[in-house]
Amino acid sequence: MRFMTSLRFIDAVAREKSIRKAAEKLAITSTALNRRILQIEDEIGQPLFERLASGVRLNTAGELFVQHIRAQQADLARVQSQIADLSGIRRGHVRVASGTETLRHFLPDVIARYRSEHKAVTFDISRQHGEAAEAALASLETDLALIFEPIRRSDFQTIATTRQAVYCCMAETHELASLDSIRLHHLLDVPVILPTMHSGIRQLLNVGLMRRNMQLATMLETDSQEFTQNYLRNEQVVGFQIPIGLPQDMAEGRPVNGLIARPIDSVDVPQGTLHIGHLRGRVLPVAAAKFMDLMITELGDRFPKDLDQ
Amino acid sequence: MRFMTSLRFIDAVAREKSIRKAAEKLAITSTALNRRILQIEDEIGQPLFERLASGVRLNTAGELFVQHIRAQQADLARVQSQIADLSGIRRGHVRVASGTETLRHFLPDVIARYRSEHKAVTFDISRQHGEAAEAALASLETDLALIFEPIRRSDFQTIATTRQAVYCCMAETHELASLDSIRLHHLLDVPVILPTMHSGIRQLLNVGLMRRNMQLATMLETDSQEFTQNYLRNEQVVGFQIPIGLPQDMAEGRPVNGLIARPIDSVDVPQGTLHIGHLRGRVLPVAAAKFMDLMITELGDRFPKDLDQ
DNA sequence: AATAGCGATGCGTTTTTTGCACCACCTGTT
DNA sequence: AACAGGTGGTGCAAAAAACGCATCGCTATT
Repeated sequence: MRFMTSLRFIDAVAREKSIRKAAEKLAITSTALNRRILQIEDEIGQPLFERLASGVRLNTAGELFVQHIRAQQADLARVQSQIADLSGIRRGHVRVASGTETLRHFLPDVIARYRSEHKAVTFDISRQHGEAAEAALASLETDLALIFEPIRRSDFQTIATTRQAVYCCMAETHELASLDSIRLHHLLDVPVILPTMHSGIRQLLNVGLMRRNMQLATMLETDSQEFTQNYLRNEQVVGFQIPIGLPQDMAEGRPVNGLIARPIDSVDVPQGTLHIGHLRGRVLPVAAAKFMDLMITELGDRFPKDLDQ
Repeated sequence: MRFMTSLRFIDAVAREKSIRKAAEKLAITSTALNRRILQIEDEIGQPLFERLASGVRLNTAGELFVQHIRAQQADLARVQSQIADLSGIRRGHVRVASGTETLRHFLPDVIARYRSEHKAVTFDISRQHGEAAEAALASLETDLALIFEPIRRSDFQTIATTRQAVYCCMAETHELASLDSIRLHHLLDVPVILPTMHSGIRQLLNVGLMRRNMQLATMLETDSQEFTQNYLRNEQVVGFQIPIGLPQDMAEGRPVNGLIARPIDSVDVPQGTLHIGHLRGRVLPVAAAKFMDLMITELGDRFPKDLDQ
């Protein structure tokens, strides 16, 4: 899109906070880029950047203008996607921000299913915890977000939710594996791997622990679900996960690859809510809107009684 | 704004439905314009116009794209206005659509008051009846609308309203001038000048007439309030107006330049509502938002007890 | 059949954009 | 205090893009 060039360039400079660095990324010389910016500033009638010794920084006017540019880019993407949809070929680009829970099984499955019908749609999956995902939506860096507890901003528009209990994961040889449902007191003195504070799972656990004034024997804290799942095979420790992050068999109580999952009694730890949504007031590109529909369908298939639309 | 050129051109062609005509208006050759359009269509990957023997016409994709262009232009105007506001100088352009009622006294007064403080703000006043004004808002051709009864579209967002009774205007020598309040039966066989069907005043009158199964002795129908007011001096006929369209003295029952106004009893003809508002969901340019504030203040001054915010 | 109006295209000219070399300036290090 | 390495800004010539003229092919009207 030729007519977007200058605007894209300004956006790039704002991100890089340096004309020369941005020029390198954009594969042009810094002088050409510099002059484009001077020209736009001239047309606006006011500078958009403060010039510092170490580079440039947006001033207030620049902040406003860059915000406009991003909104404009997002709307253009929507229109393009809608136009492409007219000709039958659905093309486009969908950007999803999500916590780690859905990255293992849910998103790969849904995307594969979507791509099997629409090869011309590409994806951008960024792993981000709730607060960052909401910020990414607001700055139009992403189209959709999947957030597991809690929603903080009022400009997040939830489209669908599903209730998810917290499960304990462990080797099937673990002493707690024989229980159907786990109470918090079972976990006393059992070594556990906890997700970091950013995680919704951790926050739900905290609620339960605070209520009972308990502490867990935390052997390790990590934001990697993958590490956790793999480590459980090596030592008799307990990790935590929600059903959407587990293979279907494990979520239903059967062992998979030597691991097994057991729900924590909701008397001890409340169930959490997984939210699917987007920025309030935004009209999504067709591809993103349809992908969201598919995610919701898939959620309904996996958790028929816990889906809310 | 250089980066808007191609988009502005497309908008112009869409309006003119002809490349050559648009080129003339834009003061370039048709070939340059033609090539810009071909280039954009090439970048979009699909034609935006249908080529007819008599010119061009937007296809579906074009409709979508032009809508995007207009939204983009409106948002750019807002950002520019906001940026200008940062530097203390309020500059900008305010576009108002309104029926004839407010064009005589209200809008001229308010604009003069506004311009006395902000000389850098320019105005565009388009006289349009309610339905057309709403359409102009929706297509982003205007920023604000003043509509006297009724509001038809759900995307019109009312910001303030004021109740207005319908008044009869006549020469002070007219036989009805001695009454304080006029009943519909007084108007039987009195020659009247009616506003056209588009007018809210006419529609309110119709409500009263239908209810009583009456007809007026319509000597003339016009959409020009100016003509009506001037004609009343020449013949013993009655015209209709709402207070906001009258000089303050006349609205308060005193004669002005040989003319006098008397309210119709609200038992016969219901009061109407004058709405000030904009397109739902739009963020207005600073200049327009502040102008709207001033209009509302002014309304409050003129009709203290009938203003609703 | 002739005509008038439309959008599209080839080509030479004009305008705009780009890249190179270099300047002035600031910052942190030697 | 001198210096090296970074920043944005500018003069000038080359490259690229946009433009205008002449002209084509097509269609609807006369």
